Amino acid sequence: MTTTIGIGQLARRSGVPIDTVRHYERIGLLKPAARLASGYRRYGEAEQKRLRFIRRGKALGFTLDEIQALLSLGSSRDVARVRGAASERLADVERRIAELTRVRDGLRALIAACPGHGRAEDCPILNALSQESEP
Amino acid sequence: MTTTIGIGQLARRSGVPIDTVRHYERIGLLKPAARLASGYRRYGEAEQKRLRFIRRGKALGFTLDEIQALLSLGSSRDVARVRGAASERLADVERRIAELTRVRDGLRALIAACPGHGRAEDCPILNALSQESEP
DNA sequence: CTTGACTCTGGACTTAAGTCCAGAGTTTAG
DNA sequence: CTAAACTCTGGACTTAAGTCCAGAGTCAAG
Repeated sequence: MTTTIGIGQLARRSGVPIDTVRHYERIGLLKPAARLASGYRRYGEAEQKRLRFIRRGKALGFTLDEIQALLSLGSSRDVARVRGAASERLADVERRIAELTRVRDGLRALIAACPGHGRAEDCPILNALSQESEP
Repeated sequence: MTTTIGIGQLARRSGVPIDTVRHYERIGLLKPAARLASGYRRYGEAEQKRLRFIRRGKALGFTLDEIQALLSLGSSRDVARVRGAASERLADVERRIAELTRVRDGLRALIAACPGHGRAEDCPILNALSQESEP
């Protein structure tokens, strides 16, 4: 049988605060945990993975709803739907990368053009801030 | 003299809801607007630009606090500080792009490997969801 | 057994960023 | 002038994602 751990250890191992683990259970992002006779929650490998998955997703800017959607794919029987959902996610990510790349290029150009000293009127960054072009 | 417009027109032109414009004023992201004798707010070119800047920033995932920081650079006298702040922003953006690029590549690989039909056990997307590697 | 660490619950509180509202006054097109 | 459209204020409400708390019970080391 697999070892199970308490909520404190789960929290430490997965990098998610205890309160947040309970919160995720409350909102249904995690299944109700198994309990000891005392009422203490017990967790196995599966929920550790799930929690780490959630943490990674959040770090990437997905909302909990989006993460839940991703996770629920795992229980889908319909492989085509899974693939479609993954494609939508991909399109999202690509759009965000494109936007950020534009910003990055803009910032790079400004920084490169700014002498880093002298009069404010000569600073291209300040000038750009006061009149940007449309996105 | 420049034409000035009311809050409704400002909202339409800058793509920000009226209530949100007032909200921005309440929280200090916009300066208190000029007023007519009636109390109606009046806006000029400058605040239209500012609002559009804010909208763009939000679209890129910056918080209002970050946007305010960016905007306040415009009133900074210290060109070196402006340059430094812009560099920090750039580093941020680059980090986010790198993260998203990893996700994109992962998703692409999964989608490419998924046949889009057949048994769930053969779907690499579902398999990846149940056991991801660490970020 | 005792002590310190851990866990339980339900609910209140927080932050960010709005969004909505009522009731009153203002502007403008016809 | 009248009606429709616009704007004002202050405050209440919303959503997302936690975060904190009190008071009570439980577990583990010595």
